[in-house]
Amino acid sequence: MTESNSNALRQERLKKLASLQQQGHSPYPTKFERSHGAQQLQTDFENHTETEQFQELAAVTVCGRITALRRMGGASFLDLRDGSGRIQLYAEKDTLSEQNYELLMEHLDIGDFLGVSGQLFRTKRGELSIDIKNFQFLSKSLLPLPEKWHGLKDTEVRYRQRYLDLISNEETREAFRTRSRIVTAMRTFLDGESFLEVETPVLQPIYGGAAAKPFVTHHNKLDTDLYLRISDELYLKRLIVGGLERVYEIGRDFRNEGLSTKHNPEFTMMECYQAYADYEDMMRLTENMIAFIAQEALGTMEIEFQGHKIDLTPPWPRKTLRDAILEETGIDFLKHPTTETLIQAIKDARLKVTTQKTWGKWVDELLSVYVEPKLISPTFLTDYPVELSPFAKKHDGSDTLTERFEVFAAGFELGNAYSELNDPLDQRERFETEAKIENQGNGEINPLDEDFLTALEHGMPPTGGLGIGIDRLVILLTDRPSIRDVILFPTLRPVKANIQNKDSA
RNA sequence: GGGUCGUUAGCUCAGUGGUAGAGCACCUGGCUUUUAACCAGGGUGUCAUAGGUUCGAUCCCUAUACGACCCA
Repeated sequence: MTESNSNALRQERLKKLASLQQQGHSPYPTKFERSHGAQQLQTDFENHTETEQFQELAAVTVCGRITALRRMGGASFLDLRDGSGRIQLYAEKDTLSEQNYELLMEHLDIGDFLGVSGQLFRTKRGELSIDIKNFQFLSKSLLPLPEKWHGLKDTEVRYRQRYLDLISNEETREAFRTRSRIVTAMRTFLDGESFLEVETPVLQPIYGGAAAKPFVTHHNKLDTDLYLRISDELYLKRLIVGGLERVYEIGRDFRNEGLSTKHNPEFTMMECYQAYADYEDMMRLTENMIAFIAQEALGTMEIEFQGHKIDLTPPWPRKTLRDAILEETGIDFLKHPTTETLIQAIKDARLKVTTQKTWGKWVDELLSVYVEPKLISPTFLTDYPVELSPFAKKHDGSDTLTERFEVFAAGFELGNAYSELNDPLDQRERFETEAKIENQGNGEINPLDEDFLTALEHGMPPTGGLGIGIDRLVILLTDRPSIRDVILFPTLRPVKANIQNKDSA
């Protein structure tokens, strides 16, 4: 059996580890107290440029991962990175003593965690540095880091071993910091609008609230199958029934479908529901919220997405779905109320489409192929067909259209909202209609949820509801091409064989 | 599910039907203000996996695995 190179590199480090221990140094101590973060030092001493300015300062103590090492005989420079930033360390025989200098240099590898204390100074080239007086190994690394200049590019390794991506690529670190700021800003906004944050079940006896296939799991003691939720909708509405007038939830939904640059089987959704509001109110809420988030998380409402300049300043344009499809395809779906005439119109217009099974799916196809990709600037499309909107209230006097909108930006759907259907009898009919369509071989429907209907029968006030896909919002605001770039550990096919086998003799 | 592309050293990548290359990393030596440090020396590899064609395959063919992108 050939000893692999990675194993050879590892053996080299294991030797250093053993040698450290032999000399009475623990390579994995429990705790370390620091006086400063790296970025704090850079900021606090920005204006200290003269050597004398540092002389009265006490020693500073920092800790972090060593990311670069420049050895020059009796003195060496080290880059130390912590969670906040980078600081240069200077190790010198004269300060450390020859013995300690050798101890450090003989055992240190790039990737190790180190705690140091020493005197701040500026080098000839003007870089703030710490002249090390004392040091302690905080964690010895056994495997080498990716290359320092090109970083880690292999997409598969970046996703499977995200920690390496985070260590290597600043853009990755920044994208996830921005994601966190986005979610925080969203909470700040909703809290400011008096919404109550709640948590509802992920494990549900009946799934619903969206058109999607669920994941199924099993509870042993109850001996019953449960579904991972595909949306939060039906539980949040129960809370509206219960008198919580404004609620929201930010949580994971699960849809048992394909993966793409815009789809991950588990994804994060924000849903909010507001009593006595309608979909017009939710439109205003949406544009104000996302503009606020952009301002908080990015400091601007003017963003760039894959080369397109996008202005998020409200108000955003509104357009009916009918007009949008009419403009792009010349087809007025309201004039073709049956599947047959709609298909004929699509044929006459010689549109490139994929065959669909129902009238609503055909409308949806026209939307996704001809309209959606063109909606780069944020746009509300309103008034969707009933068939596509089983939980939305019908327009007054219309049997065809609902008070619903979807909001689009960057060529994809960001969110979805309705004036919520609160007529329990109508809701029951919608479930039953869906079941009939399912019998025609549709595929994804909301199974009838008797418990939810009971809640509606107790009375739900007029309510506006909104769902925003957080991952997609982050895609938009961080200018990333793929949802995998904004989910720390995106779903990948599991590896069957071991990637590495490190336990060979 | 279909198509295209990719998989070579720890990382980033070249390359060829005749026993494998660079830079970084690593190892040895030198160097007390460097910062992609530098100088001298060292290549550390199941060329994704399994078959096939061939005197000979990392390269050509087939299948498989994983990934990326496009289509469904």
